Amino acid sequence: MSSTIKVLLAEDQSMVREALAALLGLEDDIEVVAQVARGDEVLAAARANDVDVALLDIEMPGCTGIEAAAQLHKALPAVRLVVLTTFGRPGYLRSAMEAGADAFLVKDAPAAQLAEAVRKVLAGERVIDPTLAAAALAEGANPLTDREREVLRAAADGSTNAELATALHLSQGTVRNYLSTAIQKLAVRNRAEAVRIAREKGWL
Amino acid sequence: MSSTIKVLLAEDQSMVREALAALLGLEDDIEVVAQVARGDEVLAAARANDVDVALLDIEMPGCTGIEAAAQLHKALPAVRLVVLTTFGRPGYLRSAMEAGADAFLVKDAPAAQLAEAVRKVLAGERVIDPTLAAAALAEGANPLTDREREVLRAAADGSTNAELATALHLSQGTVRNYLSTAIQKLAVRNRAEAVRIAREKGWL
DNA sequence: TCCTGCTCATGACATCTGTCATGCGGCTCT
DNA sequence: AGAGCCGCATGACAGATGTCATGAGCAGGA
Repeated sequence: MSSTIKVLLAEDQSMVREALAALLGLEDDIEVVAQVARGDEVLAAARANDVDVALLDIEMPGCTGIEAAAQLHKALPAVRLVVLTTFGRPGYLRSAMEAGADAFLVKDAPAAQLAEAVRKVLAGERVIDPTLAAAALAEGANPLTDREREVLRAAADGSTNAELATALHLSQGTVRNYLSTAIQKLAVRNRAEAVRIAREKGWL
Repeated sequence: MSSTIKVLLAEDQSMVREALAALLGLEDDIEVVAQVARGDEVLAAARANDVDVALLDIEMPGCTGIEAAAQLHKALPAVRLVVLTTFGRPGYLRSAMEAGADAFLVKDAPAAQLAEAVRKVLAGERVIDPTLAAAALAEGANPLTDREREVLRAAADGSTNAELATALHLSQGTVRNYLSTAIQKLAVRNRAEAVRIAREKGWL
């Protein structure tokens, strides 16, 4: 009999994290050897525990699960990466794959898929929801430039042009130009809608 | 020895729901007898299963856990209600309590509190995070009128005044007036900030 | 080298938003 | 009955926002 699969679990909500650990604990061949609540603690915990698979939530303080995945992929390429998220945003899937993820799961998939994904990635397989993959491909890449994205992200909390200008060290006119082009690229009417759909697509 | 505590679990994300079920399943005295993924399925499931405690997530399709709590409280007052949420918004706590909840838990509390809360509410106790309770009291009640809230909610997706006016069967001027008073009550600069703040406080 | 795209800027313009004063009718509480 | 709040409306005004034309400097690719 082979030894158990060692899993690192990264998820900021304690209750969910421990519940997932309980779920995985029911499997004979899987052992959760480390749990962290922040993205920026993932790498150290992985190093300290010699893990086989890292299970990473995207929405975390410190840094996102996607950033953590990129770090892990670079520093410990042998560790398999399963990215887990609440939101099945195509842009997230794309970023996760670019960061070296082996599997991408949404939290409203059946729980059984979790343990299954852990086993599959260890066997060298990739696990991706086909619907989501199709959506990610159909939608194309993020059309926004770095600056446009930055300005849009900064505008998301309702800041005015003047505040954005000082915060980003730009002129007010430039801020308006960036927002205007972003609005046109996203085919919407105003910044609020632009923020909303950029978020939905995972482009923010 | 007394019989086990029968729990209904309502949470839309399958993976989280089943993980929580696994967690509760580890307790000898607790049994998850029903699981639902929608708010509007809660009442029927509770009726069908003679449950002792209902564990309700707030963010659910169909209807919110708070609305489901209100229905349960009215139809089956013997069922104890534990409201569970991702967001520790004071306004949520307030609404949950008004709906008859016995406990209010946030998902980033330790997992052990879940089973503990189930036992406590069955014993007639109330379980509320003191910090959150203080925040809810300090913040005061929702200052927005029904109409203001409705307009603000409709404005949240970036709709323009004209769209809001037709959608709500109001004149554009009236829409602007409601948004203006909401903006002033929330002490912010524009509708986007108003939406953000109202959301954070759980007033939307 | 030329072309293209990104960043940053300005000015002018039309439209949208937010504010304010004011008014009316309805409801509730005292 | 009167006071006070709410819902709804209008008109006028200032300021914010979105669009467009235009141009500079700087990179990278053909």
